[in-house]
Amino acid sequence: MQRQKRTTIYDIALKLNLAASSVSRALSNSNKVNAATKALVLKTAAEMNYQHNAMASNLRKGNNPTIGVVVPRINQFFFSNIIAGIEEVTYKKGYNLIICQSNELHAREVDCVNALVNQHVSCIIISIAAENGPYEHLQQVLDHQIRLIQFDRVVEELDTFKVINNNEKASYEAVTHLIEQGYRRIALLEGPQQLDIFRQRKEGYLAALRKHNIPVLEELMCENAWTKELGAEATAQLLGLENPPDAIFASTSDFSALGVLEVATNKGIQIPKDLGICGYSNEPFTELTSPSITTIDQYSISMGKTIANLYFQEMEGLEFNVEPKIVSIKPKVIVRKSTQRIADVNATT
Amino acid sequence: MQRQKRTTIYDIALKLNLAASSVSRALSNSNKVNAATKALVLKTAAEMNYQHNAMASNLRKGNNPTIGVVVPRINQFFFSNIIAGIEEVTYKKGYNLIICQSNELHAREVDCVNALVNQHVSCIIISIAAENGPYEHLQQVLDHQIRLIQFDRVVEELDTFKVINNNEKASYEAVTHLIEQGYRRIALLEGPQQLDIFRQRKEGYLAALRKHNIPVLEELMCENAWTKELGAEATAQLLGLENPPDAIFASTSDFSALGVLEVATNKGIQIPKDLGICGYSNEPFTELTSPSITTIDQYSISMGKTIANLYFQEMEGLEFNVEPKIVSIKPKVIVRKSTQRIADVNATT
DNA sequence: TTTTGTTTTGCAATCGATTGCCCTATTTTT
DNA sequence: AAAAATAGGGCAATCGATTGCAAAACAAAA
Repeated sequence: MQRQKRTTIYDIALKLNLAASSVSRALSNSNKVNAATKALVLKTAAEMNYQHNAMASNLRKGNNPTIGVVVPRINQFFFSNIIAGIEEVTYKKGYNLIICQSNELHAREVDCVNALVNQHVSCIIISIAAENGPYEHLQQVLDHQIRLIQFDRVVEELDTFKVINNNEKASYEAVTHLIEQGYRRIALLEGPQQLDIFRQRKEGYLAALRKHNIPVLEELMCENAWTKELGAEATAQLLGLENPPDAIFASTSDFSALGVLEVATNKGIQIPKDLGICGYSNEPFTELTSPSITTIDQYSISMGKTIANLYFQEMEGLEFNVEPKIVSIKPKVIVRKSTQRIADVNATT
Repeated sequence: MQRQKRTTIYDIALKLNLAASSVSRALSNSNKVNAATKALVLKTAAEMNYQHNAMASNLRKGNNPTIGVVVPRINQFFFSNIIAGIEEVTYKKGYNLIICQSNELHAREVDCVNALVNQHVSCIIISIAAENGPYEHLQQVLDHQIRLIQFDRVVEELDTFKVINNNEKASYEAVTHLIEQGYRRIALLEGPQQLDIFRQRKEGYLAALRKHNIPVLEELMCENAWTKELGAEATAQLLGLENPPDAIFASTSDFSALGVLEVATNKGIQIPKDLGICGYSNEPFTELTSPSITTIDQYSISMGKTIANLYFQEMEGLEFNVEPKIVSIKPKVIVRKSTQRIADVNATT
């Protein structure tokens, strides 16, 4: 197969003895061309295997109907659901989606964002990496007239559209649930505190304890226990305390809750009788463990749709200086066996 | 904030009293500009908040360092892992990644592919939708000088690069394992037979039975049982047979195996004693169920990397007429509790 | 038939970066 | 010192589609 050039509108114009402009108009279904001509152009274009060149078109029109998404990890259930939700909306609007992953690294996040800015995408949707760093790259996005929507993990100081979970409230409700089930020494597994979502979850935890007059104990709060392994380590430590906790709230993730479950099970501890466990995210596996794990659902797919709709409804084609909206979604506590020691007819299994 | 225009190389040229071409060369680090000039341009560009315009550049250069990926579902573990693997490689090469999902619909797949062709991407990586349909759209890709790599679910007749799992072999080994564990009436849950991967898995199943002189029984093969619900239905039916199976190989997915597990457990059937269960894909949850489910790992992340490397090593910049390679990856049977009724020291738990 | 109005089509500039070719200094070689 | 080579930089065309404006063709109105 020879390296033949692609058919352009000029080729079509030449063949039909027309001007390229007319071909362009015919193809874009403008009402400034004769119906017969239009039909002829369309037919010829098909015959000549013509394909519209989006690069040229976007360049000329000065806009690129593409949305860039930057997430820490593409293959994390929460994020891949978010992406799926976004895609569903953008597809209908004829937008493309460019996906990048930061791998939780700040430098890489900066790279990704810059690449997207170079592409002149219309909007960048981002959930920031765990690794700390300045956020000039995000300010740059705005300076370049590109829309920016932050979700889940956001830089609060930056005045942009945001779609977040009400982490504090969800956390508060989860801990309240634990208290209602009679747990009193509730430990907290924390995530990296530079991320606001983890600070908020801690706030909710503290608020719930205070509300119920339960003392806050430093020894029951473990920093940086956000993977399965770290969760397991922290659990081993907690359970070794002179006065161990009777419940563990793995506010970081279900994976860390899984670590808790494994260590506790291995130690022969009865769950939920002697130890309550609550995770965060409603990963699919949480309903399959034994016992199933109480967790918090973040409505990730619908959150993705919300994010995309935010762009199309509030930003696309509109003025740049509108007041950024902040959409807060209230996650839901999914009660399962790992925290149910009081019979409850309303509970989910 | 006003709708100010973006800085271009002409703006920089004007300011520095240079020609645009020199600015371009300076920015692309050409050795045809003086080092001092180069430094000056770089400095000024930064000051003026200049950002390279990829659309213009790609148009002129006639290539777009972007790879398009089309998968049935972004948020399926296997696919999101594939994407993560691909991304890891493309990121290093400075390529962008455009992601689309077909949602298993043929029409939508065609749309996605066309959008990618319009974007003049360098390569399209695709795993086709379950819904049947002609594959002219894929032929088109080739006609437009765009590289095409099919993976996992491929159109065999189409002569392209392919990265596939050796489904037949994996299936054969899984069934052989079941036979070795003493199961004799092994049922098969099949996926849509228009997809070659499911045909191959059936072949492997049949081959293993034949090899061990076990009769192939029509009543033990259930078509189209590839979701959790369909798997559950099929299981209910199978277990209601006068002569029910003593093992079920859910060749379609772990989800369908999960359906099997639930129905069997509810009926009080002992697993693995009275019924062996084997899934396919090694979804994370398979090691968490009770009992844990024997399944087949497809090395999805590394498969993603393999796919991307195939492009960079065998296709990028090279002639278009090289003989397409077919890379076959041998999946691995992960033996877990759901099929272990004979003590085996080597087994994974 | 002339004038006015409406379609339809063509011309040429434009989007922003790249690159082949040419020109002028400057350096190196003989 | 003259000739040759090299470095540094500018001009202008180019990628392919779009679009404002002008021209031509045709239809309708006077």
